[in-house]
Amino acid sequence: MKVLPKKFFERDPALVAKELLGKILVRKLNSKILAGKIVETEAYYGKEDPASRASSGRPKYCVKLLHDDPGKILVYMVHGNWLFNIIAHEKRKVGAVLIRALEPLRGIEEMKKNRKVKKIFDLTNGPGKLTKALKIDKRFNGISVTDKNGEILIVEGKKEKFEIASSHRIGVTKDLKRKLRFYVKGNRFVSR
DNA sequence: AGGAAGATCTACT
DNA sequence: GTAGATCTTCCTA
Repeated sequence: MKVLPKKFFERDPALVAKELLGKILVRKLNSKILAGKIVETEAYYGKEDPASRASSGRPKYCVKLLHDDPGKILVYMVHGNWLFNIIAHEKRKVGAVLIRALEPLRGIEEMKKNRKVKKIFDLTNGPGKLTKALKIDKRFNGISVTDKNGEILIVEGKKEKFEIASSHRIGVTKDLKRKLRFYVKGNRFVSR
């Protein structure tokens, strides 16, 4: 299992979001390992992006972390759900990638317990759901996913072919014109 | 104190 | 499929 290097995240958020599809998100929980394939992401920019947490009226730690080093985790609460982001941007720019959906691979029973649902398709097919399934919350703010010994990291997935589709972002009141949501076409774990 | 926020659950047309 | 209540911080007044 190869952990993604920090360099991976030092690029344009939209590019990182796209390439994150098919990668594996690993969550170490005590001795157990929960893992899922990333099947849906969204890119967010700095204050020029009205939906970004860098725009005014957002929690200040969000603003701070968005300017921070790529590869760090940003978690923040909205509508009673924790949303899991990874900082990603070119040098001296601002941005992040939101992980919207996973396809569960390991520790599925554990995820079911955390989510209290039976259907596997309801486990991680939404940003608020996957954080519950993986027990991710505010504590992880500022921790880097490129740290091998960390509790959360991202590794290379299998080499497989899949089609990437894009659309406008979901739930955003003021979106940009660009399509910044990316997902694996035909995958059942993609939300909606 | 008030309100808004990258959502989710439930209960229906 | 859509509609509404409810969700938990954090910002601004």
